[in-house]
Amino acid sequence: MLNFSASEENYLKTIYHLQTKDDNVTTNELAEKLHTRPASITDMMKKLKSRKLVNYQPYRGFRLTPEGKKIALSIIRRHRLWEYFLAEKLKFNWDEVHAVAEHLEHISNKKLIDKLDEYLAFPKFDPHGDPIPDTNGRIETGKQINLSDLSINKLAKVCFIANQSESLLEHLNEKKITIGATIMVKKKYNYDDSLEIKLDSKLLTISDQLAKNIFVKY
Amino acid sequence: MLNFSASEENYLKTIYHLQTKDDNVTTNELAEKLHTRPASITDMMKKLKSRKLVNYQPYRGFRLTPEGKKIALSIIRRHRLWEYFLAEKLKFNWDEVHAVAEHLEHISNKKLIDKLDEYLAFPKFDPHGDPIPDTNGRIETGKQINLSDLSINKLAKVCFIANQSESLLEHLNEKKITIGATIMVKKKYNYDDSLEIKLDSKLLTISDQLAKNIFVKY
DNA sequence: CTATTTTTTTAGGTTTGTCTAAATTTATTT
DNA sequence: AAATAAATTTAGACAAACCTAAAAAAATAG
Repeated sequence: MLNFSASEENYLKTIYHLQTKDDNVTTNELAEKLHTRPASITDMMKKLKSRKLVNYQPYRGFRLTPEGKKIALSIIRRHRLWEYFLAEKLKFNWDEVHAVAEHLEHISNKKLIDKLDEYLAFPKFDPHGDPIPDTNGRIETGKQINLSDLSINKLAKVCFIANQSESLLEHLNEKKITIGATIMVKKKYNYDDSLEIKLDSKLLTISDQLAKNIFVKY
Repeated sequence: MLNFSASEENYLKTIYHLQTKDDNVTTNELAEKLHTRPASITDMMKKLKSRKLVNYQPYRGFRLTPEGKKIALSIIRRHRLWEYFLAEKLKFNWDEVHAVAEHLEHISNKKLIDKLDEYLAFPKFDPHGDPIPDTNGRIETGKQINLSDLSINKLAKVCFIANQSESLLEHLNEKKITIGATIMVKKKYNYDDSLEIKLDSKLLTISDQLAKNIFVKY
């Protein structure tokens, strides 16, 4: 795989985050995200087009080609693995990891990243709950969200537990809430934000404090 | 502390490695090390001089100012800590770590490096036996060398054991060879490269195989 | 459907870090 | 000490990635 500048990588990564199924990304949109000027975006789009990483038609916006998407996913993989490392191993706070990972993500050494992945025991989600693409760029679809943000009657699966303190894990154990369990919010109580949830066909009530530590994917 | 480009950092680091007590570094010398042209060196020296990081007189070579040395040491600290991490945690071979650390060293986030240092339990030497500067840029003088390379009758101190296998550690224990022990080579036998050493006033003979795993500093 | 506003592109300039080729300074020979 | 050789610097150019200001295209409004 060829090598890309940090700048090119930031463009690719940001286009990936901005593009949706049907809409192209616009020049102004990307300029704002990258804290740069529209003219710079046009310059770079010409370059990325010539490298066949974006489909770009003047005045018509742009989106990643399959090749561009592959590269974007590898950058996102690096970013999220480093975030996980910083939080899990170096004990950074979850809100500090992003800024540091912005730099680490541009070191493109496949062996480094795959060994890091292995060392971290192949984590599936970063500290923000975003899924980590695997070596082949495969990524879990659907963002991981907090259980307290899950809409009523939507089927979801427990995929991550934040702040893994002794007491929290013990509590989850008592309630039989485990990673991979199927879960559904049946009712939200406004008074104390507690939730009535259905867990493997059993109904139970959990506090907002507990819900805030449980992340799900649908 | 200000921020420097990867390029400036490479110049500073390389000057540090090239400069000796009495001799200035020359333009051609540095150009060769950096795989660049002499004209580029002159350009950069003007810039580093204006930032008060090197003392430079046209045609007379250059050396680091105290400030330049401080920065060089912080880059070397980052480099060696990452090397240690790669070898110790990610299980890279010792001959692979340098190339990867060349990239990692340019991420200048003090908190990152200090937390990494802590995570690694404040290692004193990198996988090549080179000393790692501490947060304040203090560095052990005298390079760590292999016991089998120590000249006869030179007083040295055991500072590192390579390949810490069960059987090796056990063997060292029997011979009472520990980190910090004072050691001196009294005789080298050409036949099998075994060594007669003086260890805390006791004389003993050790095999070349064992000596190769012991590193000392003088 | 023409006029105005917004978006995007073009044209030309800047900085960083590199280069080549020519000029200059220093070192070495004889 | 003059001639030659080697090292270094200067001058001018280039690519990357950004910028501003002006021009052009597309979208929106009356």
